[in-house]
Amino acid sequence: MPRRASGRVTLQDIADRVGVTKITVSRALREPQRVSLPLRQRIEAAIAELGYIPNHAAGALASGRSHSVALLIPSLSNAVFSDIQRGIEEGLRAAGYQLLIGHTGYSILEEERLIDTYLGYGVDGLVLSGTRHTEHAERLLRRAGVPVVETLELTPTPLDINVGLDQTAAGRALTETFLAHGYRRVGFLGARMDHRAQLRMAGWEAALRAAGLSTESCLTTPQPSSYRLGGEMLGSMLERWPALEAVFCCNDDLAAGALFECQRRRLAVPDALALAGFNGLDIVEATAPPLATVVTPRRRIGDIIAVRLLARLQGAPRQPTSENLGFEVRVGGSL
Amino acid sequence: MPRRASGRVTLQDIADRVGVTKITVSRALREPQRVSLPLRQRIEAAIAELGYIPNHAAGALASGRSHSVALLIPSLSNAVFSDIQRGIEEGLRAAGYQLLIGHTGYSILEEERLIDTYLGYGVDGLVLSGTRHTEHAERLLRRAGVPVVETLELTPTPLDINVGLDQTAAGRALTETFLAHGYRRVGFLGARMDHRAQLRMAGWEAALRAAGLSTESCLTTPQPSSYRLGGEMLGSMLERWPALEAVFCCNDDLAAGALFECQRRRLAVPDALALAGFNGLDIVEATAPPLATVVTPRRRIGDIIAVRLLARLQGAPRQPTSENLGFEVRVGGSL
DNA sequence: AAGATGATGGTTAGCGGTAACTTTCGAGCA
DNA sequence: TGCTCGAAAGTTACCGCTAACCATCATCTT
Repeated sequence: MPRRASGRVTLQDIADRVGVTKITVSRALREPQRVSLPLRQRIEAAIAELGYIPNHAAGALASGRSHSVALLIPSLSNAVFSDIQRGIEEGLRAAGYQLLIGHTGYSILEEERLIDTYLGYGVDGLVLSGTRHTEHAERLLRRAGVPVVETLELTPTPLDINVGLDQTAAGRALTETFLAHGYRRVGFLGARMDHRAQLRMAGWEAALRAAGLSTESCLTTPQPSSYRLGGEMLGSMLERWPALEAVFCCNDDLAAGALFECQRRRLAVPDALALAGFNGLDIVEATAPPLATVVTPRRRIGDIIAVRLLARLQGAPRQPTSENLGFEVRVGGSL
Repeated sequence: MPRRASGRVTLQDIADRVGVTKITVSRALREPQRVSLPLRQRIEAAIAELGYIPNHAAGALASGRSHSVALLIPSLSNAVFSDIQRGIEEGLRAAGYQLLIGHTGYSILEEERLIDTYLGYGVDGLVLSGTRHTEHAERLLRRAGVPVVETLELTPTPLDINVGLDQTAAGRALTETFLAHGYRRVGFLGARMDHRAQLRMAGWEAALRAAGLSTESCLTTPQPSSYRLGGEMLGSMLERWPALEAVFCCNDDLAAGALFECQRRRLAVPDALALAGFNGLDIVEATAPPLATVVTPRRRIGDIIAVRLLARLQGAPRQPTSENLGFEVRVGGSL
């Protein structure tokens, strides 16, 4: 079978070089204490000399485990996910797992495709952003028998492990903070409008309704959020609702963009207009004034995910649970 | 062999259900036109009914190709990489390839580990950020026989495909633009100081030296860059070199942070201090004033990478080349 | 001294696919 | 009618590695 792309070095090549069988080499790599020290050293020397790269596809196929976990994130440019990723990665690395990343672009169809791909590679676990998936994806996940984490939002019906925070409650709490500061005409500015953005908006709406206030000043777009967009949309809002006193932006990027727009218009923040964002990214503390926001415990979410996942990988039984890590409203100087 | 984690559905199960052999099912999936239409439809029905997930590990093992490409990026929160990623992903997807992502955290050791992992999974190609790798990683790559892309920077000795821009020339061009605007005391502010940041700084230095000016006002740190850090470091610089007229920040984040610091200090930009960043991210157009920067053709880099990679994947011979996609200095309003 | 024991390494039989070759069979043609 | 030919499906062998079981041998026991 004339395949072998090139002279790829296999376990057998190492075994031949040392004069043992390949299972011994395999053991030397996976359970070193089961191979005598002198032999082990000769094997290690041969591996270094010949430049052996283990074929994980073959290993995963034979053993059914791959020592890797896939993380599917909606956006690479959104710093929210990088904090979570770091937590997960560091937790898993200590236990010898590799983290592989997939990019869904906020599409559950693309998510489904990646779930299929990574399950097909035999990953031992999967971390998904969000709790909404295609029907087919859910079927795949159930059938796969590997631990699955859904994160960021909470759901009453977790597939398996669910770690996040109540986005609606956070949106509501932030809005109530606006109200507590005396603002009455509080608008909502949202982009992308993925599920989490919708939940935050629902919180905004609920808080205003509960206070008997209007939820009219609401501007959203399916476009991805950006600083530029935050500025443009704020402009539209001010034109349409000139009496606006405050704007809840569904994330920090939009809020920063809105703040820059205010600076251009010489609109004092918060005296002429109050602003708030969501997530507590680095930028909110850097701007002048610092932006009000909801700080989400992203790093802790990542840490906890790693802990829960490792427990399952090490044999703990599946027991669907939802874990709420909370949030913190930070007033900053823009409110 | 009591393994089979669960009742995972295999090609054989589909074949049994339909009453054919598994190779026919395999063909129905990969080369549909080679299987008669009625049979194909029965196979497709069985696949849907039983919920078959192809095992890519097995396929990759048997065929030597995985129809996937790995992209290793230093940072998830840096928007630079998301543009490149999008270009690559869209280009590859059209040809039926999946893009898998690994996170190196700017560490070439971690990069080495990921190269090993992904090669072990049998990816058909690899895209690396940067041109510096561990010796062992380079050996792995050479031996693997798969196309490799090095991106962002240029190198006279590409491993294979190299697509990027001359970071030093860009740093120099931006600095010369400062000089053309009449600034003489031009400082450099750098964080992380990865290889690309060093190259940009070398460009800054070269431009100043060529003009017979001092390169003394230079502040760098190994810490990861952030808006906050940009502000803090600008503060230190102003304290240390009060006569500073302009600052070249090694990326847009730092520049934005520096701008915010100026706003806090009521230092007019550019009248009291000129600023510039690097990359041309969204934020530079959003701030007031817009920031000067070097716009890097990130999306185009991604697109070209996909094209070059696909050519190699479809059989074009390896022929190490370095492709310079250039850059554009944008003056904005901060200079 | 004979069997039990533990450490070390080997044998066998796949994991779930795919490449390459072979077989079968009906259509087209002289 | 006999033969070639191409489409459709099957056979065989193997990708590189590992689980489970087995063999060997020096060291202990009693």
